[in-house]
Amino acid sequence: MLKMMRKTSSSGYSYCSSSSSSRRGMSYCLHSTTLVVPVHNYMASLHSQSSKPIKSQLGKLVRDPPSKPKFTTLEDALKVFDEMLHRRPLPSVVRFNQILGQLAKLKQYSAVITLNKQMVLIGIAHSACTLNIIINCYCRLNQMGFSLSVLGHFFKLGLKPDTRTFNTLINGFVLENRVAEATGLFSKMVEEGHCLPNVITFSTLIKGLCMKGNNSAAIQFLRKMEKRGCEADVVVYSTIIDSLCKDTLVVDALNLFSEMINRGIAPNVITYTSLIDGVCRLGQWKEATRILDEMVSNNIFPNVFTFSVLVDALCKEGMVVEAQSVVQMMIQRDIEPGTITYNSLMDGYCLRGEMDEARKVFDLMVRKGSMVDSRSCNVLINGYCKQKKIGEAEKIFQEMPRRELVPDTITYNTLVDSFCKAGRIRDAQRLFSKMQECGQLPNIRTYTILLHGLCSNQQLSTAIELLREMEANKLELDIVVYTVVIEGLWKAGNIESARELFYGLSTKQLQPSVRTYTVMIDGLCKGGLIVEAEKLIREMKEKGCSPDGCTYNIMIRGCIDNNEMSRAMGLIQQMVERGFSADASTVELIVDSLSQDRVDPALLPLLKNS
DNA sequence: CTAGGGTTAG
Repeated sequence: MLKMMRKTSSSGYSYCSSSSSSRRGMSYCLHSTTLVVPVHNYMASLHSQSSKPIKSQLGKLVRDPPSKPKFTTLEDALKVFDEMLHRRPLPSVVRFNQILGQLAKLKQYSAVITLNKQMVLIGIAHSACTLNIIINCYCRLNQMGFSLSVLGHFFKLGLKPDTRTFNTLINGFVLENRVAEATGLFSKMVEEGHCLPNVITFSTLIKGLCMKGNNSAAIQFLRKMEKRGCEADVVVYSTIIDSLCKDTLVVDALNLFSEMINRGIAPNVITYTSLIDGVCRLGQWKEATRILDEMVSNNIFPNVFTFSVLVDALCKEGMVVEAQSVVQMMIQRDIEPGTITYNSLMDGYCLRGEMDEARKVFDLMVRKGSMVDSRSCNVLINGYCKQKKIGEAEKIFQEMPRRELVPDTITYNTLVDSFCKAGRIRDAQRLFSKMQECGQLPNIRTYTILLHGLCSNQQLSTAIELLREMEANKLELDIVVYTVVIEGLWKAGNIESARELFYGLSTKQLQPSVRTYTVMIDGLCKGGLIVEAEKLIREMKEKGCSPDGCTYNIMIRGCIDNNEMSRAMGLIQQMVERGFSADASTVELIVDSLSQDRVDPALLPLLKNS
């Protein structure tokens, strides 16, 4: 990335290092001639946007009655609404729809619902548009039940649901990750409904499939819509491109990108931002620069999202100084860093353990006024916890209500984990209860954390009790949960129960992970059960679950400890062949064995690369 | 007047 920042390319946009590099690192500027042009273009395009064509403004003045509602806050909207209710004759439903629509855009969904109820009381007849807005609000409030019941009102009122109605409902299911129901509604719409799906229908479904990680199904839908004569657009392509990038399938993403360009669909800043995110995830900074250059030469300019992606990528690489410079650059270009930008920056400092710097960012957000959100707190809490400064973390946690922020599952999980790691099981349990009292449902990770805490604090029986409780409550337990408990059982020397739980996994339809096998192998080796451990290595390979470096190291150490030197040598060879290497404690053990003439010195070269 | 895509944390 440094290279990327320093690059003085001839193709339009690039970062350059300032000659006056400060102590904390280089500050970047945009003063090379190659940069000036795009930046000016950029500013110019901003201006032309804000000073909207005069013609259309005139047109609006003529077309729109003077009473057209305009507001930016809930209070204003309520005032206008109230005034309208008292006007006689009552304004048309369209006027009311405008208010509801604008409020929905301001994300005041519950307010929309409330106002709608007043409309019903006054006797204003709904239009299909009103109902569509209401459906959308219920969807956004995760109240699909109500959304669907509004669908019934259409028929009662003699109205027909339209494509927008279905699209909104489909989107509602997608937002709740209920993709099967979304596709079900789609089929219903196509098979028995009278409204045709349009590009938005498809893109909504494609988004749902992408959310499920089903990229191939998403691409199939892309092909399907084309066959139906429904042309894909930039949104459809961007959705899939983004999903591929998230799965680091950047090559596929770039292919799809070429495809859309060949079809004359112009990418926009979102498409480019997704691609930049994708290549940054792979650490391909040069490619990131290339894409940045390309977008700018196409007159598409990075926005707050694009910059935030860069800030985040740099932070994840530990290059906080460079990230800070990108933030500086944003400010220079009048792109205000947002909460997300600062949260990424804060996390960058936390990752490096620079908590004072992280705290400065937090305080800066506070000073700027209500920029801090619950995620900011989570990031900082996590940072403090990782530095074992639980007291500081707790302070941030306790201050959350004062900032009108609600701790979420992540907040609690972070703190519970931290308490467990500090051996403060009671505190962890207390917080676990508190989160439930506060209406935050523990998720599977919360339980995993607690189980792990109990196991590593000699409270195995409580852990088992909790596990049984979870099973009884029909929680969807995953392999991670069982692996944690199996590990606890081994540590407590409860060999039989560990075996029993492990061999019983298949009846629970759970596949052991590499980690599960490794935990088992570790336990078996420590119990001197080398043969059984080796059997497990074979089994995992057969099941397509390849042992990793950790598995080999543990098995090799087990063999040496149990004086199974030829087995150990075979495994060392195998491990190296598979591209893993001995870790420090394995090397130590091997060197010891060599000095005692217990192993073949021919092995020594194999360890060199570790 | 109503519907779809991009950035952050455990």
